[in-house]
Amino acid sequence: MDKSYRPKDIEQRQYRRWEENGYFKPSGEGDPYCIVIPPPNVTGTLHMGHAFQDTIMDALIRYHRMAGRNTLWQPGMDHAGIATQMVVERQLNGEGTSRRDLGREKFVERVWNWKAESGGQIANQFRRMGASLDWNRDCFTMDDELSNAVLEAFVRLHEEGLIYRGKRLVNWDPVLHTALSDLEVLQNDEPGNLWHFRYPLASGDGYLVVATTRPETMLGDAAVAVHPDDERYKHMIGQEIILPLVERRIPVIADDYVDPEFGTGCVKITPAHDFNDYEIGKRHDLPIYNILNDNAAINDSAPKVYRGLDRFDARKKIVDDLDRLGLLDKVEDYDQKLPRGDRSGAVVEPYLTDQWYVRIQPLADPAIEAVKDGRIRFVPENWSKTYFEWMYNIQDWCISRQLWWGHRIPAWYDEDGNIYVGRNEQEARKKNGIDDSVALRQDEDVLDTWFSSALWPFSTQGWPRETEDLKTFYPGNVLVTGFDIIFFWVARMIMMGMKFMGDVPFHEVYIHGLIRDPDGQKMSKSKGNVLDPLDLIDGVELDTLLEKRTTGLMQPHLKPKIEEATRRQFPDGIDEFGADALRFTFASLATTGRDIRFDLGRIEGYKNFCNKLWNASRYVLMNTEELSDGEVTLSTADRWIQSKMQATISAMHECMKNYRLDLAAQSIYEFTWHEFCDWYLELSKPVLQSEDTTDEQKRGTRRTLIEVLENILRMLHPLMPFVTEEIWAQVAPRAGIEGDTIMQRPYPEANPDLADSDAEAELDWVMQFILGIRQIRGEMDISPGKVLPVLLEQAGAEDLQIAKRNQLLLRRVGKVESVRALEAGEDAPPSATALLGSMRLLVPMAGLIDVAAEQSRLGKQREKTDIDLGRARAKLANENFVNNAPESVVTQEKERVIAFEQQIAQLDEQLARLETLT
RNA sequence: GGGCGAUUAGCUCAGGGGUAGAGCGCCACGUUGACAUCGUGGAGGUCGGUGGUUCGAGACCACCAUCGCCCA
Repeated sequence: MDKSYRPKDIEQRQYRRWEENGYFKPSGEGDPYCIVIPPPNVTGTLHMGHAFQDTIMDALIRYHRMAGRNTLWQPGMDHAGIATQMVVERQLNGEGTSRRDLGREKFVERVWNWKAESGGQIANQFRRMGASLDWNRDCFTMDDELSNAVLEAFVRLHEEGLIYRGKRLVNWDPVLHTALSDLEVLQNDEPGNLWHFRYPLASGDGYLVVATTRPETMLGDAAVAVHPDDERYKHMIGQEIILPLVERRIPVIADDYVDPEFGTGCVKITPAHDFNDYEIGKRHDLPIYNILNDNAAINDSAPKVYRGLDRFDARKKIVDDLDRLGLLDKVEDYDQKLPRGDRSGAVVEPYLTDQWYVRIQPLADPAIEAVKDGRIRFVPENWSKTYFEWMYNIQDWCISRQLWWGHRIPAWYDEDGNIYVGRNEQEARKKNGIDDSVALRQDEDVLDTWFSSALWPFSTQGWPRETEDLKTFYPGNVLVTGFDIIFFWVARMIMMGMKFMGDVPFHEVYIHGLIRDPDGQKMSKSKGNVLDPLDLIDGVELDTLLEKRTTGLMQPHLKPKIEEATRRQFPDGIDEFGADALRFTFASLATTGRDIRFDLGRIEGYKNFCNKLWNASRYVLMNTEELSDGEVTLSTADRWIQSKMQATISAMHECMKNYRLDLAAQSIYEFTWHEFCDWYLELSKPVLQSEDTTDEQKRGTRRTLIEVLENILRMLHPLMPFVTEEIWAQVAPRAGIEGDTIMQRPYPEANPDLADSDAEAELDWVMQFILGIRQIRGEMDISPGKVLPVLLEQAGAEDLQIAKRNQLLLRRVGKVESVRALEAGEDAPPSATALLGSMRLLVPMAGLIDVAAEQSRLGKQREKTDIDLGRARAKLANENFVNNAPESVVTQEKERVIAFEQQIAQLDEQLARLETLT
């Protein structure tokens, strides 16, 4: 083995081997365990969120695979309708052409070409992370098979009346020219104005003042509303107003919706361009005046002077015109919620169009029930509240999009606009008795990408065919995802799963946190604070990082700020940490919280952990070259490390079961570094290096070394697959294990027979002894190399036996020259002291020790112990405590008092002795 | 406005009624035959505030403060 750990040499080589050997395929044996990947966008590249999520899923998958389950991690991508169409359109624009020029068929062909060439980069990036996805089953939502599932779902829902076409207000993206679902619209607070306009009453008796953030919509006003109980306006209800500029007579109506406190208490009602106004319009049977076209410019129903103006230009002109007419009452500054499309960033318009909807309530009810009765469990539990919150207020889902890239809606129209739905045109005709002489034209629109994603858990397994895979891998076990798509995706999968499979799509939903930058900011390209997981794996120079973060900025003026922050956070660029360290870091950050700040210190520490493991393995391998069969004697240390390991194994299973990867990482780290490396390896050295130990003893230690290491590797494998595989290849043969890969070996199971409290107690004594001596050494500035004689004062028979049994360890690991008990009546020499139970360890000071220093050291110890003693005594003095606390707690407290008193007595005695020396 | 969450060591975070923890950073010492990507020792916290429940509260409850997220 090389002297130090170098991830670059290991990772890609191992991954290639795994993939070539088909190790990621389900074994076909054992209970099924299945996770479907949340399909990333075909346009996407790996970001920290993916890498984090991927680490969690791969850890679960590898763990269950090793635990003997028939394990499938289903890969795939979604076609990301809008995002992908935008990418290709941008390309076309660059070539001086456009989607329209090309025509639909050619355009779609072009998208497929793009996908073949540059789509799906992310799959290779997942490989770099070590993801054990079964690539043979790779899926894409636009594949024939999955498209067929979409078709089937649409037709069946339509047949049941759960899909309908309707003319309603939708969120219209005037740049992308498509409808959006509520979820694709982001509500941002942005500064704006509140304009107050005077609307003259038709009677000529003055005017009402209405306030609006969107003056241009006044062209479509159908009424002015006031609150029915508002004394100021009560007498005007039923009167009419002459709408300025348009010269239309519109009524003053009363509606509870109006907040009398807001603005003037009068609200203009524009049913065609506001969701609330639309509802009011329906209640009052108001006409709908649509004044916009697809581009959100003023259409021909408006007065001539405004026609063709963009909505924002029209706004200016309308305000000016009203001002000129003396109808502008005042203008205030006002922060408003502006709806923007999540892809285009354009201000979205409520717009009246024909769209397809899913009638959601009948689907939502069973989906709510499934979570309520525990068939699906959210982890952490709290997220179920978010789920319920949304599900109880769910609205019909607008599923049509005016795009070309996606699943085309299987509906056909005749010349009269009648609608025929079928799996294809023939079926649509047949079902409806339309013969070939009638011309039919297919709906131009495609379905929301999330419609196909909602079918993912079963469409990937062959639905609507009744396949073996479907039987085996549906329902899946757990869905791992971020809270941001509980609505978009999780809820919809549950609804569709219940509908088409009659069962939940998964039993648990593990919701993980959001990775933020070191300052706690959300990572985003526009903020220039993204970290590329591959840069953490491979390392990156500062200059490269700066360039990556500042090229193609939407807001170039941010460049200096981004450069400053980047230089501050990564003055030397980023080191190469390797995928294992990155994964271990993610695992350790996978706590129950919501936000995770990514801290370079953590990943650095875990790279060191990899190196530690690497070097400990070198030590073990170097010392087990002459591993022979034969009788074996196990030392206390051998039994101790085995005993500790059983506890660690149990903890790992517990943590994996509870999705506490952070605690799993902590447990195995602690065991590997602080128990195995810090203690056991050190304790093994005297045995292996001494001539006084027997072959049986040496053999026992060698066996234990290799066995424990081999177990550590398997325990760690789900978190750090590469380095464990690399080391295991050398360790396994020594441990007498055959196999091509660690990833197909069983996960360690705790053996209760190896729990050994005697060994633990005795080794604890040994460790306390060595620690005590080290403490004296450290604080008295005695060089670590200097061997020290130790005297035992007030040693019991048990102490003497343990000391004798372990004298080799005390001498070699504790660097102790000799251990001897004080004779009865023998005066103790001036010494530095450490306490071990009821016994005192004395290191004679002659020429070594600064008396004052020793006094202050013991003084500090005494002080601390005294505080503890005071606290414990106070507790016991409290009758209520003694009477009410459980007996075990009281007993424990009494024992503590005795121990503290003993320690203080020991310290006092020693302090008195030191006093005589001054 | 409705809902959810956070506040513990200098930093990043565990802990969930009975002795305050880890990693990183910091200080001191150390080129010991696995590892200086290391070892040994040490310093550092009235667990955001105020009340309450309890024999006992970082932990449970109420309110407050600050910060954040989701939905109107």
